[in-house]
Amino acid sequence: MGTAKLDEFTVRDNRIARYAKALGHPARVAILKFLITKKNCVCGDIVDVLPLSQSTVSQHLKELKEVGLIQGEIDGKRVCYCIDPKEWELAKRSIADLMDSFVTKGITCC
Amino acid sequence: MGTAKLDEFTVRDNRIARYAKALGHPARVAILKFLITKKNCVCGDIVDVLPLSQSTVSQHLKELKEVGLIQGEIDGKRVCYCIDPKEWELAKRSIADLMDSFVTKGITCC
DNA sequence: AATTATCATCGTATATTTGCGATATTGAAC
DNA sequence: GTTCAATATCGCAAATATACGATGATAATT
Repeated sequence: MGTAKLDEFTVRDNRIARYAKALGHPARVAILKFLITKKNCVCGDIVDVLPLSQSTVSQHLKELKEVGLIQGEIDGKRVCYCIDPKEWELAKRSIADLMDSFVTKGITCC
Repeated sequence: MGTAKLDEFTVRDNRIARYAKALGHPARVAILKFLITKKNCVCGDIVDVLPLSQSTVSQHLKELKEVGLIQGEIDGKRVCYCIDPKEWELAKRSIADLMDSFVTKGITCC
């Protein structure tokens, strides 16, 4: 128990869920927003902006990297993060497909 | 510890995170998809479709109801669930705003 | 070579999520 | 009123997530 039964669902549903989960914490949302506004991909400046410790931020960055939404390149002693355009596009479309598939027909419920 | 520091982030970022978190499990994605395709808002049929027990499905429904994405109306001994159009629209726009705010400028990283 | 700066990882504590069976609850059917 | 069917809720166990300080690794600086 305690383990999500991921195998039992479709690849598509899992993909949506995986991306959504990555967006499911305000710190990660803030990190992504920051990476978007700063054209040049900054690194540890993220730590300065967030109300979290360096290790916690690093943890969030790791998660974002694992789902593929961001990339991290080593640049000297710094690490340079940025959005991964392809993966971002895929995430965007996966979630948008779901959200757009609902259209109101005036009927609220039952 | 172990508690997310939600107060430290903006209302907007928290809103995005809250909606995204609700979509962050394939079972909930599947439930939402099911509610979208079935125009008439079915109830316990959801249990038959998912590979989860009744109590677990009920739990997921509760979470979706708590973020507001779905409504549940009691209809006799059954309960009738459906998408909440207004909240859905808000969620859709909140997430889309974030996702659309990134535009590639050809530059991959650094 | 020693020091410093930047970042990742480890270990740990706590909280939350996921899942299920068992047990309410409530309306329908008899 | 008793039984049945549909849901919700409770209580539990296991897995994950969140957060932080301490430590490790590595490159730049001195």
